[in-house]
Amino acid sequence: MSIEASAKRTRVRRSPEAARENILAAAEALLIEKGPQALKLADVAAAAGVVHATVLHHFGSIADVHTALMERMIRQLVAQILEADDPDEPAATRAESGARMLFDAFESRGAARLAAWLELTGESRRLTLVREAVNEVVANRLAPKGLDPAAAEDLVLVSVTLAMGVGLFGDSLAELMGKPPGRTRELAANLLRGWMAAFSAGLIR
Amino acid sequence: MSIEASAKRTRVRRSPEAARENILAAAEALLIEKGPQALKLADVAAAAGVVHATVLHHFGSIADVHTALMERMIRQLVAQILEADDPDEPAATRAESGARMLFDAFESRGAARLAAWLELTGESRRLTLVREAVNEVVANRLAPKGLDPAAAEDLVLVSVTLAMGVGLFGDSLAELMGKPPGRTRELAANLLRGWMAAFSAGLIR
DNA sequence: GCTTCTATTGACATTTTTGTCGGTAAGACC
DNA sequence: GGTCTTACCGACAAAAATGTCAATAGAAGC
Repeated sequence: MSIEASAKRTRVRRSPEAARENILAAAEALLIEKGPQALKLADVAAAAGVVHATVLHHFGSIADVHTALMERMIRQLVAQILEADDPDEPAATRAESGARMLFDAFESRGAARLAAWLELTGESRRLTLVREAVNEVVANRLAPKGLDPAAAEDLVLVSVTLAMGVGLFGDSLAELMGKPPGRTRELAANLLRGWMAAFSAGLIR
Repeated sequence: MSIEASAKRTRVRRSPEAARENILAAAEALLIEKGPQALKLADVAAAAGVVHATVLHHFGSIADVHTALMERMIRQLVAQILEADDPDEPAATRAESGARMLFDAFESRGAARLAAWLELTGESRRLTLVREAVNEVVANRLAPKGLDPAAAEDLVLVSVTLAMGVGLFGDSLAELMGKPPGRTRELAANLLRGWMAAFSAGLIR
């Protein structure tokens, strides 16, 4: 019943890359605000200011939007970690800041929820980008500290797994147990510190 | 085109409790085999040998089936942990077996995937059962070992979070990184051990 | 201005999934 | 055997979600 019911929308014609970027940025905002289950074709399109057929034209399917977004977020995270790395900083502080970024990305930025979604829908197998992302962090950030590459990969594997667990279930679990928000993250950080301390002290392995 | 196309099915009339149990057991098998996204009304009903309207009659909605199943699995896990607890066993072994059950439940039994599903769909808030489940484990299993209740709750919180992370992402992440399956779980167990060792040695906290 | 290319659109088709409703039959109780 | 309760069924309704397709309109090149 709107007066403008039959008004045609004025088109914006973007380059393919700009169009994809526009859509992915909108999808990321949607992910952070409402979670991955809100990444429906119609919703993503509306947030990006286009029609859902346009999204399909650029990505082929909604699943491809999901994986493209996940890859984009992985690249952002890796870039952020490498960029923020200050060789002058003491090793302990550098480890702390790396862990903080990891937790932030998976917790507040929604990466853990998107990853869980991909895992549940079986789309995670296509994320071959993960391997090179890990290699990049290991080679540029952990190996220079004199860490054995294999041990560094293990450290990344547990850290990421833990950070995803915290990002996904941390606050809900804490709330269900009557603990303050952020408590799980606190304990998880402590867990990693304790492990590294025990490792250095030769208590394990 | 089937010859028996219009054959009426012979009804089995169960008690309400038996009917619910039948449906939940079928749903659990489905969960383990295909994951939570396969827990659709029609699929659960088919697996249980009833019509989907029957499922709705007993649970009201498909979301209620999900939470009922999650609660059932939580109860099973708690019962299993308390039951298998042997006071004669050395403390270290008891901790190991508790951790093993936790990892098994969340990994192979599908609890982590269901929990993630509930988390993503916003249904996890209704799992008030969690609190009493934790209390039960703390009171009957951890406190008797002379552990401070608050510390015991913290231990449960991190352990469960970590186990969920492993159960959900462990194998996929390991595979994406070219590690053998089970590697993530191995590292996670080591992480917990190291933490406790560091704690005992006074290296942290 | 004219042509070409294709990003974008609107309308339609289809599938999947959840939920409603009136009627039917199994089994308990008398 | 008769009655009553309600677990169960079949058919239908409706919404949500993905995807197809022909037509349109920016923008660049000539």
